[in-house]
Amino acid sequence: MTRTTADVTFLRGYNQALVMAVGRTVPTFERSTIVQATGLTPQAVSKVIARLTADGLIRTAGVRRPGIGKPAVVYELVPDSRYAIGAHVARRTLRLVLVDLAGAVHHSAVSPLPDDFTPQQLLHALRTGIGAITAGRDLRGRLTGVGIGMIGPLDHEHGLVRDAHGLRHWHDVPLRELAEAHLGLPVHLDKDVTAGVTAEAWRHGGTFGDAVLIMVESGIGGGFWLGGTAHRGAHTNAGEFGHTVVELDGPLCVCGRHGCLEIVHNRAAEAGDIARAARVLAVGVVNLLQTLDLAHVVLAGADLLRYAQPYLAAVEEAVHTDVPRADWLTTDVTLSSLGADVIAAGAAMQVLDRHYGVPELALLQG
Amino acid sequence: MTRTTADVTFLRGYNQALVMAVGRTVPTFERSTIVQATGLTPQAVSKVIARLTADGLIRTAGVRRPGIGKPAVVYELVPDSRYAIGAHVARRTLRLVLVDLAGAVHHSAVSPLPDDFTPQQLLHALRTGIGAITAGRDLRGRLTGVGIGMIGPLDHEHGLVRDAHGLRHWHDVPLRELAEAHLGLPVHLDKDVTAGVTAEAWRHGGTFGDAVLIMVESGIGGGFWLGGTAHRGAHTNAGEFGHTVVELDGPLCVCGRHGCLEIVHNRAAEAGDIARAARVLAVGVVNLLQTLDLAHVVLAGADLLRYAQPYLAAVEEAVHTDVPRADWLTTDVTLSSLGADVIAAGAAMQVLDRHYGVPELALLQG
DNA sequence: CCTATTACGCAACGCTGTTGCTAAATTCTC
DNA sequence: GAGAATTTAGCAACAGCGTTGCGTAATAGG
Repeated sequence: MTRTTADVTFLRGYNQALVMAVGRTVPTFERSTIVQATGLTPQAVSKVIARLTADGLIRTAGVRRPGIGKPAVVYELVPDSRYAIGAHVARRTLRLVLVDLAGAVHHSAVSPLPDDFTPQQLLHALRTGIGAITAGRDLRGRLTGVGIGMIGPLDHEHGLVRDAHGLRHWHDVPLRELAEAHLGLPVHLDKDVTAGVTAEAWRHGGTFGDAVLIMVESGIGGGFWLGGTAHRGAHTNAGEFGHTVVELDGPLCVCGRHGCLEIVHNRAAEAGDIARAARVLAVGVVNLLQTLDLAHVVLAGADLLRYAQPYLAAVEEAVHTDVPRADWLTTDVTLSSLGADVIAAGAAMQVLDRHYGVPELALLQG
Repeated sequence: MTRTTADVTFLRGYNQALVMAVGRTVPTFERSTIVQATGLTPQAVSKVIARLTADGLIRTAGVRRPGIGKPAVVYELVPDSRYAIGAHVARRTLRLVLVDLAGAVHHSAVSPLPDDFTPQQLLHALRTGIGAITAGRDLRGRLTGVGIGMIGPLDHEHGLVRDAHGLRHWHDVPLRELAEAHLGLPVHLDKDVTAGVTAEAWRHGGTFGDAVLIMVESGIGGGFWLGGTAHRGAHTNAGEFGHTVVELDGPLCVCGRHGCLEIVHNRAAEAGDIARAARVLAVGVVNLLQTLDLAHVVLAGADLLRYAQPYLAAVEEAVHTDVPRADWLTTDVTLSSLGADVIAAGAAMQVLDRHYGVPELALLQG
């Protein structure tokens, strides 16, 4: 729910989000921590903390006795004050996770989906799986919604699946509406890779710089986090990183072009030459760094994590040797900290982000 | 000057910027236009318009008599209420332009720079050129500053030129400070391509979507406008689009990698095969669309504009045939509307944007 | 026991945009 | 032609935000 106009409620949400971002990244914090990190006055911090405490989002956690003066009250996030459920819809499997306000994964389960599954079959699987998660827990009033990370193309804004790649029954399916009606919970729909990079950003709080999450899993995609928010592009279609040409006049790709990163990579991988596949991927990653100048590269996806070390090594080497002026061009390369859960967990965090993250200010319409 | 905390002055700046963005894109507007475009209440629009009128930024321009009811007052931007000077520093030339609040170019002049010029020589040329522009005009109180668009790499935030490509005397030069002291005006320093794309965005007002400006001029670069703001990356180094590999094991590039877009393109161009050079560039453009899903592609740069039509045709064709699902994936391809002035004009508009554009809200420090 | 220091809240304030209402200017209707 | 209807736009009071000024509580040191 983007707002177009900026009113005082935006201020409230914005400054509260700053405090929550600090709370996610540190075990405990004091008012002075917030003052320093945000630039707010102590009095403003008092008011923000009072509101967050009233909502049960943060709580006191003792006092600090540093020496002279009145001891400072120590606060901490209340991780189990809010939850969200995340779903990763892949071609053959549905992964469901339960994530708390701090971004920790409390439950993870994978179930198979029927071959060429229909929207109805997915809705059924979602309800069954979510029922299993909520059955043993008392989440009343604390479950903020369900996030769905799915293969595209889709329309994030309208919650519409346009044409899920390789799934025949998915053409212009209003999945968000259907799922909200079927589940009785707010639903957020996004591309899998975009959800994934949100997971990394959310868990790092407010200091996470421009980043890409590279996902290799029956196809190669990239999720972007730019300028403190997910980058989806003009039609929610950003991230088709696998379909960038790295070899003019190379082998024909399913997308119709020649020499796409994905086809070149996959041929090497299918031939068992993981080292070469990793090097090809690394060339693509360096292309992204040259284009976008990113601070973080996160590697994910089942087909990559199966050979995590060779991939990590190849990308790290390329990043450190192929990008000139590496003294100030620092970019860190990591594996996804959540492993195979990253997409589903990120989808859940997108729901949390809508409530407790930095509010959006939409630009003009039209 | 990014602010970390959100206070009421942010609201004022934000909503004023929305109105100004409307004012730039239409000849005249009414209060109801603003209400519809922004979602503000009529009363809030009254207050915003009163403030902008008091500052001389907008003025009444008659009334509209549509039929029944009290006639609506028509407003317009006052283009000559504010100016900014823009400089495009290239390897051998300095281009200076005078731009008004609406983004119109009032004056444009190119002067040669000495071979391998020094910072002092550039400062001298800037002062001379700016003196010539201001001499015949009364700009007192209306000149907001000077924007400099320059080849990188540089550090936008600190106004520091790290290592201007191919210029020996430019290593860690604090150009912004030097120029502010030398010229007595606020100075904004940015990469040439980022300034360029700002020109396109500023002139289109608040409805300009994600975009890239491709610049071919002794090198190939790209300036990005993403999510309503310029994307500079983690170290102001985004845009090295020419150094993305499109031909694995291709010819060696100056950057140390093989098969970069720039070297492949330049070889074709040097061989006189403009059609092939344009097709190679188009492959790179489609790569960007696949990665970032952009709404606008703007072509610029002296070496491209010399053969504008072949380039435009090749890129348009590639965008329309190589990107699948073109029915909803609409991307427009245009030549820079300002031609050779685009970089300098964009640098000037960056200065205007800092004052009258959407204010930034920085994330947490640290 | 007094003082310095640090933490933190209360109260008043200035500034947003919002809400409720009134006034002005025009066309339409009888 | 006079009153009704419609549209525009401002005035006044209000709520909510962060800010400023100042008072109070809690600790250590002398």
